[in-house]
Amino acid sequence: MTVNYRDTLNLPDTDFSMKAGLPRKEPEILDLWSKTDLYGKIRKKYENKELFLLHDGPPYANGDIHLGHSVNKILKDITIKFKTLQGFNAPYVPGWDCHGLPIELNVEKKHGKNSELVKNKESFQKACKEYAESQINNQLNDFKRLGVFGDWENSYKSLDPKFEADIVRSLGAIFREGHLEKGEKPVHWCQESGSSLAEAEVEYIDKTSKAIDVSFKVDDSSLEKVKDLFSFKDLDEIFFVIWTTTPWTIPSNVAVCINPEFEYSLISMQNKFYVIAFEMIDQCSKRWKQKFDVISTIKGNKLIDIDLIHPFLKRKSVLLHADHVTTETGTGCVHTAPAHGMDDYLICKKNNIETIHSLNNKGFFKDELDFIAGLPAMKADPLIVEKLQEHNALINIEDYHHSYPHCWRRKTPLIFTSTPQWFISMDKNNLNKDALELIKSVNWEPSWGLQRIESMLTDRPDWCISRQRNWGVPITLVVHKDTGEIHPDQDSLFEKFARIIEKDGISAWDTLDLKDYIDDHEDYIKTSDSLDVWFDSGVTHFAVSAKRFGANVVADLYLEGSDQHRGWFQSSLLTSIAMNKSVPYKTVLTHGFVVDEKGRKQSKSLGNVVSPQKVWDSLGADILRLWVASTDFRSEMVASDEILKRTSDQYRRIRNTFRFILGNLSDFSDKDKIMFEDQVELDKWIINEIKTLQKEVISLYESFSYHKAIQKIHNFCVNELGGVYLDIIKDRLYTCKNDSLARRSCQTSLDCILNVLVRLISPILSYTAEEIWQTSDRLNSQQDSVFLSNFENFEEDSKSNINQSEWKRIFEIKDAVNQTIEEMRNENTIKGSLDSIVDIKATPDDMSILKKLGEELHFLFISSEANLSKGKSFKIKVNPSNNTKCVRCWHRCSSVGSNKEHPELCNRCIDNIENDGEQRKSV
RNA sequence: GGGCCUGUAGCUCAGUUUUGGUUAGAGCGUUCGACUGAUAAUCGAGAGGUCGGAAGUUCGAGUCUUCCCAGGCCCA
Repeated sequence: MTVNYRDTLNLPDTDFSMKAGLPRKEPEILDLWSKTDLYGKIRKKYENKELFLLHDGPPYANGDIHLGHSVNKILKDITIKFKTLQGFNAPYVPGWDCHGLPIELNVEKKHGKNSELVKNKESFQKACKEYAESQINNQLNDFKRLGVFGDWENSYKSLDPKFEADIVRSLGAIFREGHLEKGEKPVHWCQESGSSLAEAEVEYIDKTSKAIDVSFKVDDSSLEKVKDLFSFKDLDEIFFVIWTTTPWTIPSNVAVCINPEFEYSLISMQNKFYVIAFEMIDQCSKRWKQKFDVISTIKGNKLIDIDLIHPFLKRKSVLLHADHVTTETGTGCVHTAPAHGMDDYLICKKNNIETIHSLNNKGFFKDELDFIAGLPAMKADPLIVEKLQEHNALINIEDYHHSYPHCWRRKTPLIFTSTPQWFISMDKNNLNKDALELIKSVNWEPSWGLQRIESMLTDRPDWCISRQRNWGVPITLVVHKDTGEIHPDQDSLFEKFARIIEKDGISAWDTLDLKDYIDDHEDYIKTSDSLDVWFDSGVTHFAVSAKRFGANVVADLYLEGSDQHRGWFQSSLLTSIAMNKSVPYKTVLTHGFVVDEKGRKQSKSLGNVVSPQKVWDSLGADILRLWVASTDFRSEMVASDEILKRTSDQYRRIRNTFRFILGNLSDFSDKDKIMFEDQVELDKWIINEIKTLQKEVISLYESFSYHKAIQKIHNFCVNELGGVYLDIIKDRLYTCKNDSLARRSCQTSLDCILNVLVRLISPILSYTAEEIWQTSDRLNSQQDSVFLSNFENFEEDSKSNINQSEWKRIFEIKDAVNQTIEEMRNENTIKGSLDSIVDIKATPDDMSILKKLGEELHFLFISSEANLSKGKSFKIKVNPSNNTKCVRCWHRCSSVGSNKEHPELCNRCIDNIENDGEQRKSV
């Protein structure tokens, strides 16, 4: 019977379990962080250090968080934690965007679109606020669950009265700098309720309209030119024909659009001459039930500088070129009334053509047109048709069935009509020009971000900041009731209104009385529009960053999805430049969107949505964090069950590496540390390797290459540690005397590895890093948390007898030996590597390197013996050992059986359990 | 339809710019083997790629050019 020598070994011992159980453990760690106010402690520790400001882009306060939110928050958290570890004061103030239509719609849905609560503006605003706050609370808990550190108790919310007041102040500053401008824009208008509607409140329902074909005569001033172009002289009049389903918009016509890319034909019909698109000839012929001759055809781009005449008003109608003209239906010539169509509005604005308003601000025809004066828009249709007939301008009329916008409340048809709006002008005070210049000073990551925002800025229209909504910050302008002119004291009024709103919230704007602010209050009214919500979040650089971190602060980093080039990156940029002529950020980093394994976007209808809640409940938030970190976020990020499975595999390897290290440091403390110069050569090698690793990984974190950082860490665990170092040192760890230099030397290295690695993984695997930290007294005696520590600061390398490039060659030889051992195994000559004797014939160069390992060479190969001899070429031979296996160290050794006390042990083991213990220098 | 971006082993990523140059790398998974003192772990070895497709430039293309396909973001 063998003596139980197992008890004489130093086997690993740790509470750090192999099975992670993250879904159970993470909430406990979360609790620890919260109870110990870790975030507060971090802030205190770094309060006087250099600021690194990552300014949070606010998510919208509606709905559960999805994977995209998780990606964004985790990337921010990794960045913040890394910067903190580097020694920066890197606070994180999370925020929420709280006003706007989606919240209004949800509240309306909840309480009923026509309920008293919804109809009353004040109670509606109150309900919206409560709804938003409940959503924030919900999202906040989920964000925390991701392991994101931040000032959750003092987050910013655009519904805070203080924030709302700062929005007003921002608008005031932009007004002062001369960027504000009054304009107009067509919107959906419900005549019955007398209000405008957002696209989301519009329902498309089938409707029958009157579709008419109307002729517009070419003005005498242009007639000769048109005749020339079509090479046909024998006529007195030419007409362009338009087709429309809204006859009532004809009085507002100011132009006819054609597509410069299309061919246009001059046709004759009943001795009159008309121009329509060549492609539409068949369709028109059928619709009009007429046959006509095509005289000639020319390209649209030749028809320049031509005036037409309105069919029944004494007004010119200009022929314009526009891309939006299609050949789906109609004539290829499009009736254009900028007051009643978005395309119309834009093309007229581009060509500096004035808008004609035939309707008053309630949607009724003005008195100017006596035959329809006072009629609501659509009621005028038959009268206008009649008028066109009188003027011989009506070519055809028919019923037309189509899907038409209706009011979602009343189910009545809507009209599209121009209403006054406020704009931030792009060129009135050079805002666009300044923006295009200043974006060059920002570091865009990836670099194509610059090009992207540049092209978006280049062709962007003025920013319409007016919304005819109830849940939003009011545009606190006081305008003359007749002229619409802004009050002369407006500049100072902004601050007065801001103070009221700061005190009583946005509802105060509706209740305040102008007589308390201005003397000539009888001639002035308050604007009823609210601000575009993009303005709210756009001014967080002022309402949050400047207020909390100083007036001149410029955020170091904005980090959002690539859609924000049009959204928040731009709204922040424009407001910042409009207010201060400076950019709000130094670096803008973007990430892609989450897609499924086939590269398609995640959507409910496709059923390919990965829920973050499910992931942290089943696998753990650290797995989610690891997935985020190991994916290249600059392009689309693929999430699927398989990928998360692979991510868990990767996690387990890292976790088990720590488990091994922790287990083998259970009896190690500071007094056992070995000075570098006294360490075993192999242990020096790994220290140099871990130093290099730290340097490289930090540099990867610094360039936001988190996937490369974690890959490097993982590969280090697999290759340098698992495949080489840990495997080799097991012999010393387990079999050497527990406080011998041979063992303490590698424990010193393990201790160093532990300290470096736990810090390197902590920005990504935050929960696990904390669990490791709390498990190890070696670690938690330094600081209360890994997040209160800093990266290890290494001093200059001391000299080693074997340098890193020599080690590289040594491990190449080890690889070759492994292959040879593998061949022996396949031949069934040996089973394990400890059954073997390795004979190496080495070239002089290799000889000089391998000699440095001396008698300890076989420990490198984990073989029982290794012999070195000179050879012409490099050659490896592996033979089975005939010696008896030592039951303690498992090496086959001729000394086994020579000792009477311990007949089953080799001399080395006897030395280690009975005497001073063996000496090791190299391996 | 337009602007920008992505496409390399089953999966996640290197390699593409500065410099076009031997058989395109790593890790995971998979297969086979070992160990049973990291054990639902660990160690060793193997298989696996017409680099999205086509054409072109070149002595030579994953890398440069053009077109096409699939997908993403933002617009229309």
